[in-house]
Amino acid sequence: MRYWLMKSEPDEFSIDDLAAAPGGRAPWTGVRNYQARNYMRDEMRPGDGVLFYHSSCPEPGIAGLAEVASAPCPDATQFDPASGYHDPKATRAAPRWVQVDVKFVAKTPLVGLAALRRHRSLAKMAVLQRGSRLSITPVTPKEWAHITGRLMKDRRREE
DNA sequence: GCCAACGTTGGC
DNA sequence: GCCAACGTTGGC
Repeated sequence: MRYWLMKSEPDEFSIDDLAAAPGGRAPWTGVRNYQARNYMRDEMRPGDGVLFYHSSCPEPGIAGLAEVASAPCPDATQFDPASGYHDPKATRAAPRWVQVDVKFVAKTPLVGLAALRRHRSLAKMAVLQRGSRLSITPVTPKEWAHITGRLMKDRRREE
């Protein structure tokens, strides 16, 4: 079992949207970066843990927990000319992009970027590296434990 | 294969 | 809106 951080713009799809989806479950579509795609295609397994990260918003940070809930399959939006994610070079015979289902686990107190950066044990987190823009990044078991354990409990105590 | 131009991401 | 960083494209 592995752990991941997955970014989403909350205006487009937030942790609340995932919670409200049927069965708390939704396809993670729109990934258009090969490295991020390869993580989904080659390394994700159902049951993997997901830190749900809100990006490009007033309070960027981890807003909840989810889990990978399916094997990868072709991202349906690549074939849809009406979709903003349409890829004219993708065909059903030779799809380029994949999606996995993601399932809601919990909404958490927001752990903002500044809070993440304050913790030395998270200094090597992929998402915090200079210039990192990948929408899907691996999280180590230690980072996961630190964030979901102590860090989120600290946040709760503050509130 | 090189690399300049352009596009995108995402925090601030 | 700015800008750093990185990815993609396409001419050569």
